[in-house]
Amino acid sequence: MSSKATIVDVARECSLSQATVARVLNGQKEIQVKEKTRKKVLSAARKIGYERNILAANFRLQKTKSIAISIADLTNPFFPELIKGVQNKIREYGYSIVQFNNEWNPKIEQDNFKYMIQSRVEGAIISPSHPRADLKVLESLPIILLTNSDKFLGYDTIANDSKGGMVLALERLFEFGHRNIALFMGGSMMSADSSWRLQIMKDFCSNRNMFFSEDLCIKCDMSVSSLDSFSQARTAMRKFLSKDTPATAIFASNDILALAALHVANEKGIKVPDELSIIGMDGILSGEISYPTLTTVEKNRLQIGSLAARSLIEKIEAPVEWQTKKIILPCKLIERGSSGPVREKK
Amino acid sequence: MSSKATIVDVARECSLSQATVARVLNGQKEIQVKEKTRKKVLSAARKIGYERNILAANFRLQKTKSIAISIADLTNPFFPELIKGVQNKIREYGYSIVQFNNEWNPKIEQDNFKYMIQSRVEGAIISPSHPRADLKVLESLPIILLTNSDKFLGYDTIANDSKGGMVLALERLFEFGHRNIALFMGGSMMSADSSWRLQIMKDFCSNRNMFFSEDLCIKCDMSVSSLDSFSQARTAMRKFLSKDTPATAIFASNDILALAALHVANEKGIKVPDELSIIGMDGILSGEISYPTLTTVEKNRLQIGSLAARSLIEKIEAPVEWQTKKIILPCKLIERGSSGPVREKK
DNA sequence: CTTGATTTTGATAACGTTATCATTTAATTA
DNA sequence: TAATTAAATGATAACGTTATCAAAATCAAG
Repeated sequence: MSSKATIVDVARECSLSQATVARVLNGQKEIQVKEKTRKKVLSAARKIGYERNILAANFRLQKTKSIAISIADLTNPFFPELIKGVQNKIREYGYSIVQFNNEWNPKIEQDNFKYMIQSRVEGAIISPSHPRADLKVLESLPIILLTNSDKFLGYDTIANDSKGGMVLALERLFEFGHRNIALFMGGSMMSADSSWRLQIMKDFCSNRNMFFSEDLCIKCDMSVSSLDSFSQARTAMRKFLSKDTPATAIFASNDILALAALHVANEKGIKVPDELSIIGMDGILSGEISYPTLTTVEKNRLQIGSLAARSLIEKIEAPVEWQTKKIILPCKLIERGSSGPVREKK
Repeated sequence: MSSKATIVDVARECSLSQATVARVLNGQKEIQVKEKTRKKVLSAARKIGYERNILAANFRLQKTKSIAISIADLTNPFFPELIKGVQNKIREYGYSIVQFNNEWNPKIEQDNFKYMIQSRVEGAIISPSHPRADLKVLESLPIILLTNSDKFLGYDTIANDSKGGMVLALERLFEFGHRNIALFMGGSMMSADSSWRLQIMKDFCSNRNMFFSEDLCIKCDMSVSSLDSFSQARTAMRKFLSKDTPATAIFASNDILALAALHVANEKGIKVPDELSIIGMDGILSGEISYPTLTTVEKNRLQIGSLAARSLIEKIEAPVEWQTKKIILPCKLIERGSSGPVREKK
């Protein structure tokens, strides 16, 4: 009964046409309404408790004033901050967010894409589940991709410079005197993603006459839940250590892996950073809390989210002659307790 | 053009009335349609690329097949898993989720509530920003509250038994021989929430002739971001330790606080658990990664989310004679590396 | 005052779906 | 086979908003 009052009721109440009432209550600008009638309408609306029926408006306009955000897994510490960045920015423009998870599953991702279209979101911010994610369904929708993969030609993308960030970490380890650096990577869905990491590692090593082999490469599946990933990563790390590696440092492609390595090191009595340096990537909260604290290549997720949101809104509201933009933000090396000079050989 | 084909077009295409077409394409059960016509409609629909206009359907039905979930802060590690639990369950029923954050701000929370009503969600799962959160606006909406506060009479609630969980931790510490246990609480918005913790602590101590005073109480504001909270908690912890406390153990009302305490202990060279036992509450990922790992009173957020979702759907779909339910799930003490027997006095 | 330009208001037609009822067709029984 | 009942389909009216155009009111200038 409270939400039953309609524009027609208001019109009857104040003896004006529903057109004028509509203009006052839901009209975009303050165009073409006399101040006197405006007040009349407003008070009548308040009196009978009119509330705009968004469903009717959405239907009429075939719009929802909302955007979609597609991520892999909300419990992955990487994503909540990202979403928050988007939310903060999007609020300024009066849009709301519909959030989709795909659990790294391309099938679910596709279903989500279809549902986005059906539910008439006006745009989408998408973190592709993998580098070959199929975006055909979304061709008519303004989208911003959160990736630095070069597979997405012609799409607007925003991402941190992971490659540069990785080099930043490797260089620092090199400075510290490390000459046997292991690479810890999360695989499965991200497999295509892993190849460039390996390439960078190889390039980096060959440029500096450093040794690198597949033996210095730790791989583990990234699971749907961070907790499972952490557990799997620890297993991989234990296996790696059991082989009596020459590695004095580990670069991990994300903080979960790095923290797993750190955890196993602590467990085995390996002193970090004295005996083993570890650098992660992302800058999640757990890395600030671990012992020792984790040196990491930080990605500013709040900023990424915020920028993505702004770009998307701009694209939505000025879609004519839109220039495809590829924004790459630098990573920042945050040196904490898990990295240091290579130990002297006794 | 792809999304332009309507039910009328399909009807024309297959020379049937739009009523029958509607029955085939969007009708609830498989009632009252002949197999032959069904196929005819389906193939015609496929041929001209019909896609249901959800906006029109929502408008017609004045429903959205979606529920709202209201939380404080997505970057607080407590919430993502909760949401995931809800999502997993809700998917089974074909509902989707609209998520709202209030940053612990009752004003924003109220705005969110209003927006929920306007956007015609069919129900809501709400984690109240504080124990006196105003739910009047939502009176016509089926809701489930995620709280164990006794302030919410007549509402359906689901929560872990925080009180019982706290006692679980205190009892374990008592068993370990601790007689001076400090209480680490997050304040500000949650202030009213803190009072029962203090009360339980006092009761527990007086029942066992243990010493307790306000000096054994560490308070700190919980900020909007976990990272800030962590930082503020460390400051509070440092201040606490500077006063040369008799405490041999700390119970923290959440893991962020506990991990902050742990961090400061490590920083000051205080050995955990030998010199100081720490038990937290929640069971967040960081607690599995910290060194030493954090003993904690776990709340099963996935389960809470899942149960809340199921209850809500039941309430939505069978609203007649609904019995108010208050579900309290036991907490589980997970003993890890940060708790142990009180050290012998030298 | 009258005319013309301009602002403000009113009448009405969509938008695409679902729901209600009437109508036709098929199935069942006498 | 006719009469009765059940099943399947058709015609049409909403739902509440926004947009379009026409009508009325106001204003400016001659």
